Amino acid sequence: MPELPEVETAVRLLRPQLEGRRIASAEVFWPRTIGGQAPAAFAQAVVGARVATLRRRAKYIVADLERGGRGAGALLVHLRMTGRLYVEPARAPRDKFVKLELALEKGKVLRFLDVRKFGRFLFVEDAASELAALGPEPLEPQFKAQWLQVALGARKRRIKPLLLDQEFLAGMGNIYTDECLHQAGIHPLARSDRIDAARVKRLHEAIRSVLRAAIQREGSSFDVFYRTPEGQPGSYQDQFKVYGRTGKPCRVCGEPIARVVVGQRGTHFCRRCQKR
DNA sequence: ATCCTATCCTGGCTGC
DNA sequence: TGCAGCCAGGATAGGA
Repeated sequence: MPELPEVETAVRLLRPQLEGRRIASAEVFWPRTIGGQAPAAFAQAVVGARVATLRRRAKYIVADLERGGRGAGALLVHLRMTGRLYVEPARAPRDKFVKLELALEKGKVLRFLDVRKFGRFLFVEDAASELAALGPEPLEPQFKAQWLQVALGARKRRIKPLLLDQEFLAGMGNIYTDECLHQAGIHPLARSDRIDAARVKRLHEAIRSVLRAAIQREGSSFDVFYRTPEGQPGSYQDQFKVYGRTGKPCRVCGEPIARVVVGQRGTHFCRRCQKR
């Protein structure tokens, strides 16, 4: 599902197609796609605005808007489970799962396709305050092993749900959390304040290297859903060590990969490489 | 403070 | 071949 690498890939591919473009009109086909206000009010807020910058924060795609060169709020898009965002000619046939579209200039249209309808569009006056509660970005320089050590020690939660908590650390999802814990040799049920310093350091390195490698491969596509905005599947799923490999041999030690449920999430790990 | 459950959704899969 | 029932999962709300 779209996690940090998939959202980052989407932003990179969409940026040249959206920055500088004006939103000519908005059509909402599934009203609940709009969060926080009625579709008509949303349309009024974004139509006529220009996309100044397109960026990512956690798993949000953020389009900072402007009118007449001045800031005019922001459009936040969360893809959730099955959301896909792409630009195509307005005359291209509209997929039946398209929930919303924004007409751009030059006959192009930004379409939001979302089979399971969990994705959300949000117009906000102040993006910074809306996103203020999110944890640090793992690929920014401010995310340091020392910070992680202190932050883990300050909590007493099981490590996997903690890493999934967007207010603790931004952008991690079910797949990359399993992969990172495996690479770091940490059991998903380990209590955050009882992980030794060496493993915390490995976890910090794993988070950065796994996310970077996944971005390099344009994310993961393990079912029919995730595609880049250009319609291409990512290829990081070929690198999975544990996710979706239940019963298959660990690529490190050969032990069959175990699957348990932690915090309502399917969790994959190696009982030999990741001792409690 | 932390954990657990339900909710939102539907295509795809399993089992009969 | 058909169909009922289950599953996946990001975020959030409410209760324990």
